[in-house]
Amino acid sequence: MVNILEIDYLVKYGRSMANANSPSPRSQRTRASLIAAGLDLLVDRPIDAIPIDDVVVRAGVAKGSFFNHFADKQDFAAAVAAEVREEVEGRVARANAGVADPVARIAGGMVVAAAFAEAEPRLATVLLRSQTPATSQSHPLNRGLRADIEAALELGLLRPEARGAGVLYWLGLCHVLMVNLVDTRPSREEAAQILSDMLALGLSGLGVPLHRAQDLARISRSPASK
Amino acid sequence: MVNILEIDYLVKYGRSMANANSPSPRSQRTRASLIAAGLDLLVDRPIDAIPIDDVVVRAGVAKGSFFNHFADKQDFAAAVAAEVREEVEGRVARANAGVADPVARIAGGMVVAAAFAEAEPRLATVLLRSQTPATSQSHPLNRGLRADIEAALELGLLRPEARGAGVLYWLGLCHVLMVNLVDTRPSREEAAQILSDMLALGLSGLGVPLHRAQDLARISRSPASK
DNA sequence: TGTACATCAGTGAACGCGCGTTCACTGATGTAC
DNA sequence: TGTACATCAGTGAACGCGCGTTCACTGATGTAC
Repeated sequence: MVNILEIDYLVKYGRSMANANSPSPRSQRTRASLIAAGLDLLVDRPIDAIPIDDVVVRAGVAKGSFFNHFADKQDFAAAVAAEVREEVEGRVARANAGVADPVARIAGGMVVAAAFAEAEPRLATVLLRSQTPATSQSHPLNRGLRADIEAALELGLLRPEARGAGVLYWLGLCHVLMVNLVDTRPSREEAAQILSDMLALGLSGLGVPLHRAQDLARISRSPASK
Repeated sequence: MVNILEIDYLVKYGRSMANANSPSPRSQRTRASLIAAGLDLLVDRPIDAIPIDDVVVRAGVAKGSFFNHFADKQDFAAAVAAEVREEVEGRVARANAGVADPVARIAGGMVVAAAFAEAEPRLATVLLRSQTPATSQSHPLNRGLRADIEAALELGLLRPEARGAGVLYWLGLCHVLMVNLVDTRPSREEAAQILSDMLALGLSGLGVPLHRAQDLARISRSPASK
């Protein structure tokens, strides 16, 4: 990857081209402040109802800085949403890191989604508000879901209809579950009950045998036992 | 309902009080034009991105008339969304008019939602864009759903977990199905296949026996047979 | 280590216009006698 | 049926300010020698 030109550049300027292109710490700090302010403000209002003045005041930077980092307000909103999406993706990946069974991985995605909605309702609100359609490829739960469903189908663990509609079905359930948890803010026990019921219904619909679905639903209620 | 005062009023002015309060035909026409313009424009942009000028030009009325009918832009957007919601509610009610079996009624709601998304993708887009949360009581499919699910539970037709999460589960599936149909605009055959698969997965999840779920899914593909 | 220079990001005042909202007036519709 | 009056909705010009965007300048950081 390091070619003659870059070596030359390294010698001359003491920085790799990658570093030369990467933002300075100061720049990173300003950007982070703006994103953090956006996360706060987007909880209560859609982006169009938020003046840039509010963002920069809360971020503690000058108005002009905003346009050093984002082309316009929409660009900014997209960056904030991407931030949350990446956070959720990371949590899903971590939760499923050592899990091989595709059905357990599918269930794990919903468990993480529910836990995120419960632990970070403000961030979850921003994610759900971001107009990224639930059905889209860029949905944070979608990344591995398609592969997991196909793997489970190969193993004969799901009913055949899941081949056509399984991904949509599961994303829809995770999405509506998050919306419900964020909107109603139930107690820890109530939330666990809703998740458990939703897992039982959802997995049964995919064709997972009742006892297995109920097992996974039960396990979801005591994450420590995982 | 007609009291002395109103009779007096009728004699005197030749109009019932209800009529006196109801808007004139001219007023209704103007309002309808504005709503129709809103339906057109809200397909492509959220309300905040639509200038009132655009609305009144398309409606062919003066700008001032807008504020004769709506308090502000948000009020207008709500009225437009309500319009679509009522349309969908009407279709669901009509489709389920003669159907007594609660499971068939539940399935019917999804069939209507899918048909609406397919036949009126523009209106469906407005409905799905309206920030009314899918989980809310005011969801057009929600009206009778809760009652149907409870009835089915009483008859022992659904698994017990549906008592806690059944409404949420079904609304989520209908919602994501509509989003998918509107976004991807599949062919008539593909749409029928997705609906059929989703019905099979969804009903199985509720605890409907496989053969019954597949029956209802099959029937959904030839509405004429209803 | 020190000095001069180059680059990059931050700053906030200023601009200007898009757009929501108001209002005095007009014309249409309805009512009284 | 005709005339005078009252009410109601429509009209569009005018207002004004909120807010996105620009830009000349400053200070900080990095590089060369």
